[in-house]
Amino acid sequence: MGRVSQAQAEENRRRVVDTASRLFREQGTHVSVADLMKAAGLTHGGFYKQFASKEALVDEVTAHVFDEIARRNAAGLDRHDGQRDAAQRALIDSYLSVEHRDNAADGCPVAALAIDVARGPEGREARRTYAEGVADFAAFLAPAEAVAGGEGVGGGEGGLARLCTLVGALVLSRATQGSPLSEEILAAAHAALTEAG
Amino acid sequence: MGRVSQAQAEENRRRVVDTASRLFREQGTHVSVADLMKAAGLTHGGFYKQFASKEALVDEVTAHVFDEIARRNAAGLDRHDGQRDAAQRALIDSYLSVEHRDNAADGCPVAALAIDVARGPEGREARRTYAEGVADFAAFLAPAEAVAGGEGVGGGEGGLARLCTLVGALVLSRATQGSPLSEEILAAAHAALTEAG
DNA sequence: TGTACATCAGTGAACGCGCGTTCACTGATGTAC
DNA sequence: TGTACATCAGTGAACGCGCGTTCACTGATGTAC
Repeated sequence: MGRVSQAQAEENRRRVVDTASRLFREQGTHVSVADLMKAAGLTHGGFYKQFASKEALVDEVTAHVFDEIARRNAAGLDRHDGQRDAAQRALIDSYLSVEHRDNAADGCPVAALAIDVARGPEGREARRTYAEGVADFAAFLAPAEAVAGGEGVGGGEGGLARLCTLVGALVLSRATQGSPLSEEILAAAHAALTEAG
Repeated sequence: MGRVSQAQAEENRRRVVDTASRLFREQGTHVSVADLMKAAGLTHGGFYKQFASKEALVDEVTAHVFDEIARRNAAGLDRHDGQRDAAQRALIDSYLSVEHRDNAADGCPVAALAIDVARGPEGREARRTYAEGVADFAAFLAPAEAVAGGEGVGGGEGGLARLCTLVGALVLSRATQGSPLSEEILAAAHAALTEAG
């Protein structure tokens, strides 16, 4: 194929990162370099012209995907004119939807990458990125009282507890897919999070 | 080593299943046959004298580990003289403890195996076993009102929502281990589950 | 602006390694007499 | 109860395969004049 323009090379690199960010969420970070590059429309040999190692890619993709979710949450707040309750309610509705369950590739990285991150070594950069993402997400979910009261890290207990319910429901509904339980789990978590607020 | 007595062979088989039930929860079902057999004090070649394939072992271990948790929950109920509230409270306390977070090998299979099950194919036997285990666990967690009211599958909405919070908290606290967030997550979920009941 | 050449993104074969699985072999166990 | 032999749980080398990574090669791009 010969050399490619700098602009083309940058675009190819971006496409690899985007593809990885989808595949890692869908299938886990154990997706092979060869499969990843093929999905991005390239051959596996070129990977190391762009990335130092697969581990480096995992770290970069983790950061990339958490940036994306932070932007999405901020956009959600804007769309509801900065009204926390409405933005939170919209998030909960879409988070606990069958569409989200069935589209891990586009979905929440907190749920999709939890196990891969937990099984990686503790010093890993992806771990720090992940923990920050969890704190940001919990802050976004914090109940109005807690925000007014000025609670500490991660939106205080309320935000963290809500996050646990959301993530637990998504993970369990995916693991029970094919059983009626899967939809019941989503409905139960939705009711719990919207009834008492 | 030569042939081994039938009793010894049965004990060896049991030890492989027990070892796998710990290693799979700790590291996932991708633990290699060689590592597993070594951990059980045997060599890898003998594996296929006892199991048809690694997939068959995963299915058997999944069933084994869910049997164990069901027995443990039943024993918990007995220990509290059949008093649901006390037994549930004891379970929540231990489920959301740092010890449980740090000992996945002995811990809840619903949390530990969720991703491995979700990534396996839908027809898999381990999936059905898993879904049954989730329903049983949710039934055990069902709030007293729901039990009195005679709600349906899996202890109704209350039990399922509580299960989501427990599992989400454990998974997230493991993924954020090393950050102060990890303990805050356990505390937040504990508060949410014991305050409102 | 046009030519000559060095650069380097991407290719595809190859590397060592660990995976699940197979197999010839061992020798104590279990059985038949 | 004692002997002769078939069985088969466990061993360890080997299989094909896919992994992450390396490398000689290609040829259009970017640069120097």
